[in-house]
Parts: sequence; structure tokens; C-alpha cells
Amino acid sequence: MNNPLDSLNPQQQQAVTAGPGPVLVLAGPGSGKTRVLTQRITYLINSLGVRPYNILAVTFTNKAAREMEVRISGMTGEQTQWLTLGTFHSICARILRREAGDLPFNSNFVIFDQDDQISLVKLALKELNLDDKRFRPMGVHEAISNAKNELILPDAFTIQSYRDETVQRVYKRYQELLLANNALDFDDLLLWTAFLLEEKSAAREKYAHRYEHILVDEFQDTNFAQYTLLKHISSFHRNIFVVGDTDQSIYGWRGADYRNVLRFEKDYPDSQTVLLEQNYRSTQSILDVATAIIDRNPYRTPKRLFTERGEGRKAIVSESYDDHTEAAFVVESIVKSVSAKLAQPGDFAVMYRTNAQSRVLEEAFLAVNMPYKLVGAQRFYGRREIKDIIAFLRLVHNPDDEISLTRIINIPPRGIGDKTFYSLRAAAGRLGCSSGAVLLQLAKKGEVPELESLSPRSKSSLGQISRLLADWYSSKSRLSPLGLMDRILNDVDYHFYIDDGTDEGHERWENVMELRRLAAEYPEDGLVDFLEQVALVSDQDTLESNSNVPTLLTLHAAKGLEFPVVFIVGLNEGLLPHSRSFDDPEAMMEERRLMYVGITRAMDRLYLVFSQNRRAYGFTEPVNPSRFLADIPYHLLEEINPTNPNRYSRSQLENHPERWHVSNTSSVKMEEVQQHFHPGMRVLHPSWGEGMVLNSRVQDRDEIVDIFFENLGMKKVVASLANLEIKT
DNA sequence: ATGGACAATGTTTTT
DNA sequence: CATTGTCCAT
Repeated sequence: MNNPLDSLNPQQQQAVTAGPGPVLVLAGPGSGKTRVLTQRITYLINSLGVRPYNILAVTFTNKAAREMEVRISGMTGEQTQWLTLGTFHSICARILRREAGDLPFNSNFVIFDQDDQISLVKLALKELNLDDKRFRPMGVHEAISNAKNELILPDAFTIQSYRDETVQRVYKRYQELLLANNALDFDDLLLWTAFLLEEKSAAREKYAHRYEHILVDEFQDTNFAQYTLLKHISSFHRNIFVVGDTDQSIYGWRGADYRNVLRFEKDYPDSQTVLLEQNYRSTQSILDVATAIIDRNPYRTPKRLFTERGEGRKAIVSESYDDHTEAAFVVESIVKSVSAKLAQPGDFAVMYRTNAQSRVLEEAFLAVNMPYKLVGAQRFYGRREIKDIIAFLRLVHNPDDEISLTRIINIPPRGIGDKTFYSLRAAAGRLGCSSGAVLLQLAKKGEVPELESLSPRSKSSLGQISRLLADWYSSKSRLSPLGLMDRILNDVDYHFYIDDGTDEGHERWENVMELRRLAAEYPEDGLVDFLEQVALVSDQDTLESNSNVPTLLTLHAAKGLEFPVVFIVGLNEGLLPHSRSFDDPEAMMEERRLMYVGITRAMDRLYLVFSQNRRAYGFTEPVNPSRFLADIPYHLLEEINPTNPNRYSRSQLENHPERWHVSNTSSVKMEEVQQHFHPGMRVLHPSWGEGMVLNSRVQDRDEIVDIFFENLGMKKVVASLANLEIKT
């Protein structure tokens, strides 16, 4: 029988069979890390006899988890349903439902999405009489979210300004409101799980003992809460296997911290490190472009990406007049390649920095009648009609969900306005329960004394919705998610309400039908799962691979995917890099990594597309090409004629190596770096203590210092980040 | 309570 | 510009 390990290269084999103990796999793009993870789990089960029940694997998307499960079950023939496999958020949700007895919410909590979270912040602001102009809900929420990702509870919130003090008050109230709603937000899933494992030793021991082996994908995109969580769960067996690539860290704005990779090495000094540098995806010229981009980031250990796939074709750079010509160029290129039988429609992906950019592209595809798929669950689940239906379901599942009640209490319009709803909430306040509970009580008893002061009209309206709610509530255990949904749609005549005869109305109803199809996949008792799935879907989860049409997606959504031909469009200053990152070097580095991620998705061909003009705020303005283009050596690029040369005057720049530099703005000008450290110097590192400088060199606009520490041995340190002190 | 008209206001990425 | 909020008339 042939050994599955034979198909792996030596480094991959080393990773798969590494251990016991902590293992860090630094995996460049396309280096087969998914295969390594899958093989590793298979190896644990088949060769080491580990039971699937004792394995925990964290993937970045639910889709990746499902795919992995299929492959593992094929290779092991084991009962893979016993594996714990999923995203951080879904795994935490599962744990919290199981352990809710130890926690201040009950197990049928709902998960609040972004919109719900903002609504709740608004509510908290209102309750505290704060001006939402001065304290923008989004901004306040971001601060709260950041704190949660750092496991900072309201009481520990650092106060350095009046604003901080206010945020702290809102944060406190926000958390109270969540609990009152029996709801958790995304961050809570991590926060409460970390709390559970930290504070409840019985729970910690249970999970730490159970999970003999822990595997984590995309480790560079974990945040502190996730890191802490892992630390607790792995505290007993210490068999923690993490795979990541700091160069592909693109979720810093969400609290992800690629320094967790460094933290890992520090917290697990006995960890084994495996480097995967061979790329199986791209041609060498694509890798060269990628390397040219990422090499400009100072804070990184240089990696040598190589491939045996050969040189391949040069990357194509194309300049267009504006975003419309840009889109036309993309579509035309695809049409040409397809009709020349050089590629299939499904081979193409078009990537962009912001979702808004997809519209122009969609129009261009529509114009030539070419079907496409757009990655983005957000777009579907964010639609009004979908949110309505989900709100109904969520409310039936958990009547304390005030946000959902607020959404649907007057849908379709049944004469309940602000005033009536306010009275209902006031009654709930006096009774010490939620508005939903009051409604259920009203339906049950026919009257609630606290509501007697209302006008007969309002009372009858409330009575109507309360009877509906009570009816659904009492039948929910007998109905499948689909059955319940149909019941609701029918009872409120949602079709009549949403489909007003216009094209848009029709489309909205179609979306409801689509949601119906999704609900149909859940069994009798699947409401929790359905709602959880809906709350935690990632954009990629909805991506189907069987349609053979071009894919449109953001660069973020492209993570982990690959395509034969990749277009990156909108390569202009302000868009990529995005203008919001101009004055923040960290953010700028992340933009660069984003570009790197995009490039390295390409297997055979890469198109880099930018334009001369772009509309912003409704006006078309001239824009500069992205500074990142200037970083690519000209010999790696091939320029092709723009779609329609007559539409604009050709760029005044001629074909010489410096041409991109000419119009390039330089808003972040990095200074020349002076060498401060020399061999023999003694230095003090904030966490590693005292050490001696062995070597130092200026590289990539930063100084890299090799230091020898007594207990740790030789470490490479980046001077600008390490905060080294020179001992005299 | 509701719907429409107008004004302001704000713009990344997503579990 | 495109969405969201606010004001006003019904």
C-alpha cells in the first residue's frame, strides 16, 4: 500500500509528522498548507491512533472546514463527525451553548450581527443621553470591539480622555443590553469562551483534557482573545499545531495580530518550526511580482518563494481611462480568452479593494450577457427582506431579542409606531422583563394591566402581533425552520408586503425564496443551527465551485483561494492602498499584504489594472496609479494596449523603467535608517531581558538586529518595533 | 401612524 | 452618489 506521505515534500512531511508538542508552520502562499493540515489530522488518526473526538481544528471559513472533513473521512474511514472542526466563532458558539449553565445567558442565545450591534450601541447611547453625532455609534462600537478582542472588560477599560470615559459607560451598558436580550455579539463568542476557560477551572480542564491535538489555520489572523483561548485549551496536552504566514495578515483592523506568531514562539520556546517555501500554485514570474511587493515591508523574515512550474508569462499591466473602461477591459479580455479557447470562464477572478467597485464590473458583465458570481454573503444577508425574515425567526426562537422585535413589530405596517412601542417597552420595564415576554403574556391572558392606558387602536394592534408571536412560539418545537418560516410568511402575507409589483419588489421576493431554499436544508430541530449558520456565514461559504463562470470578489474574500487567471482592478492611490491607510504605516503595510494576497492567488496569469480617472463622491477625478505598481521591476511586466486608445490621450509617459515613478505620490516617505546597534553592544529587550548584539544590518528601511539572550539563544529583532534599550 | 420629500452626511476590508 | 435620517403633510 502506498504511503500518502510520499506525495509530500520533505518539509510538508516534517510538518505532518512533527511533534509531540507545539509546532509552528510558516507556510508561504500556495505551499500546500491545507493539504498539510488535512494529512496531519489523517496521520494523527491513522498512525497515532488519536480518536477524532480528541482533535480540534480551527479553519478560517466553514466551507474550508466542510471540505477538510470530507477529505479526512475519505482517508481515514473514521467517524469524522466526532472531530471538532470549524471557525473560531462557530466552535465557540457550540461550546457556549453547552456551557451556558455556568454563564449569564441561556443556551438559546442569538448572535447579533454588525447591524444589530450598531443598533444596540445607539440604544445604549440614547439611554445614557449621549449625542450620537459626537459619539458616532460606529466609532464607539469599534472601540468596544477592540477592547473585547483584547479581553478588556468594561471595568478594566483604559481611560485617558473624556471620550474613553464615555466609551466605557456605553460599553458597560451595551454589555448589559446584550445579556438582557439573551444575545451575544461576534466578539462575545470569543470573549465569553476565553472567560469560561479562564475562570471556570472545571470547564477548562474538561476541554484541555479532551483536546489532545489542536490545529489552527491562518494563525496570523488570530486576535488576542483567540490566542488566549487556544492557550487555555492547549494547556494540558500542549499539542498545538499552528499554520500561518505573517505576510498574509490582512485582518489587523479586526483585532487580528500577526505578532501572535512571534508570541507563539515566545510562549512555547520548545516549539518546532517548519518552513514551507515551495509554491505549487503560481508561475515564477507571478511569484517574482509578489515578492517585489512584499519585500518592501520592513517587519518580516524574508522568505524565498520558489516554484517548479517555470517562468510563465509576464504579468500584464493595463491602464484605462476610468472604472468603466477598466471593467470593459476586464470583460473583453475574458471574452477573448474564452473564445480563443485559452481558458474557461470559471478560470477567471476579478478582485478589488472595496465592495462598491463590484457594481461597475457587474454592469460590464451584464452588458455582454456573461454570467458571473459575486462572492459576498453579506450582500445577501444584509438585504432588508432577508433581515426581516431572520428577525421573525430569531424572535420566535428568543422572544427577548429586542432588536429583532423592533425590526418586525410593525412589519407589515399594523399601526404600531414609536409611541405604542415605547409604551410596550415601558410596560416591560415595569414588569422587569422583555417586550417580547410582555407580548407573550398579553396573548396568553388577553390583557396586561400595564398596557391598559393605551388607546383601543394601539391595544388591538399589539394584540394582533402578540397572538401571532405566541402562536409561532408555541408551535416552533413542532416545526422545522422551513415550516416555521412558511407559517410566518403566510401569516403576515409577506409576499404581498414585499412584492409591490416593481422589478425590485419581485427581486426581493426572489431573495426570500432563496432563503427558503437555505432553510429547507435544516431538520426538524434545526432552528438554532440555521440561525447560527446565518449569523456566522462568511463570504466564502457561499462560494460554489461548480458553475464555471468568472468570480468577482474583494481581496479580503480571496484569501485562501486560487484561480488560473486573476485581475486586480482599481490599482490606484486611494483605493489600493486605500486612502484610510495613508497616514498609518501599519495600515499601509497591511494594504501591501492585501496586494500580495491578491497576486499570489494567481496560478498562470495576472492582470494589474488601473485607471486615470475615478469617480468619488459623484465626481470623476484624475487619480494616480498605485504606489505598489512602482515597486514592481519593469522587466516583470508587460503593458498591453488599452481597450480603446481613442477614448483618451495616451499617457505622456514613455516606455522607460522609471515610468511608474513619475506620477507616483509619496505620502509615506520613509526616511533613511541609521544603524544604531553594533556587535558587542549590550541591550535590554522589554520582555526578553538583557542580551548581546551579535550582528546588525539595515534592511528594508529598518534595522534588523541579531541578539543573543542568555535563556533564549539568538533572536532576530526589528529595531523600530522592539523598543530596545542600549546598556552602557 | 405613515409615507414622501428633502437634507445632511459619510464612505474599507468582515466573523 | 447613495444611503440614512429628519421633517412635514396627510
